[in-house]
Amino acid sequence: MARTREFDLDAAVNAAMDVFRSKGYEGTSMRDLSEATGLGSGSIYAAFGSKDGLYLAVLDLYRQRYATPMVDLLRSGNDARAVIREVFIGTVDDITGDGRHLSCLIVGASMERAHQDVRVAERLRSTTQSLELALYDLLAEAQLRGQITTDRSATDLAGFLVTSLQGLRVMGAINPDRAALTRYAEVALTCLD
Amino acid sequence: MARTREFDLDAAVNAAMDVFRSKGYEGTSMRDLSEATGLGSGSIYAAFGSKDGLYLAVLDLYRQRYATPMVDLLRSGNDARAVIREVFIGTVDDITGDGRHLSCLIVGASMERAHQDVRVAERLRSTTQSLELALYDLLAEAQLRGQITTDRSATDLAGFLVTSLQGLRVMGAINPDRAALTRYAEVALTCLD
DNA sequence: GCGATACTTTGTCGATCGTTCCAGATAGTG
DNA sequence: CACTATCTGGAACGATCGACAAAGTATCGC
Repeated sequence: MARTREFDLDAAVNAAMDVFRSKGYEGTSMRDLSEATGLGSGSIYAAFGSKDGLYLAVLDLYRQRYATPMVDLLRSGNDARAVIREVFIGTVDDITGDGRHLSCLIVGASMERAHQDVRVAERLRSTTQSLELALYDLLAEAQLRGQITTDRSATDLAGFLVTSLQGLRVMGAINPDRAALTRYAEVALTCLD
Repeated sequence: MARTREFDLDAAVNAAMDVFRSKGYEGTSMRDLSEATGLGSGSIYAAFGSKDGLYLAVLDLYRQRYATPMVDLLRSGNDARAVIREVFIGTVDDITGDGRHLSCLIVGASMERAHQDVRVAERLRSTTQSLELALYDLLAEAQLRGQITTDRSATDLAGFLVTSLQGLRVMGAINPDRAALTRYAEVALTCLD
């Protein structure tokens, strides 16, 4: 063995995430990433291989940070309507939370990177799919219990809800009006009636 | 007077639009734009001033090309539900239309440019606002006629519908499944019931 | 304490970035 | 037909890009 790594990998990925979220992939330079992480470019390349490698690591952390808790919440066994409302409110909070204009990495990656990098596209599909699946399971059971409409299949409802969440991200980037976004979310939830 | 401009300005902006839609703003180089438009960089700078200038021209053309017809359709005086469904179907068609992976310039600009360039942000707000307004007028009258629900205000319904359209764009970029997107759109329309 | 190992830093690479400038080409004016 | 004003394409600018190699430094087993 020999010298151990001095910096915290997760902390570096975290710092890089903020930069990518505010500047996008192409808009972020290695210099930006060096400054944000406090690492020399050599260390970054040793740890992640390339700018793409770091971006993928950031994307994975983002998924773990935001998508996984959301899925866990949906699978917590609580009331379907309440849980889904909580997810929507949480998303609106996240959008309008700080004034740092950190856009959603998922939506940003969808627009900027999905068509350029198949590994990004895979991760995006996997993320939305796991979210849709968690919603599906929750909605299907709620339908059996007669708690929500059966006019539409649980599959369609789940896909629609994810679509609405993505839409809120976009609208929030254009006009981060918390009250308005909350009302739009409420309308979306009426589709369960 | 002297020599007249030889190339078609609109055609150049059109060609540039395809590049920006597939590569994003930062991902597009002046070299890309030169090749796509067939113009030397000197001509581009003479006509548009800068890369930003060309991007703004592209954004304006995109608004004129897609947003304006949509507003016109909404104001055509036809049945509200039918017209709105037509807008949604048209959007899904646009997303899944060709295999060239041309993402929505509005959504792309929202993610990549809105926070960097206030002129872009202004245009985005103006575009969504005019769309929301057209929807509002249509919905408010439909409410008076008892054609759609009055449980939610026309304002909220209009904002929600625009949100859904943006969401469809994002979902389409991740997974351009026409049938699925159509079903999600149908669910969104049930909010009018 | 020593050698071996692996991480960090620094400087630099060729390529490419957005932009500018210039020489040549072209069309209108007298 | 010459003159001139404007447009055109491409060369060239400094700056910055992502990537890398080499040198320096700190930690481990022994």
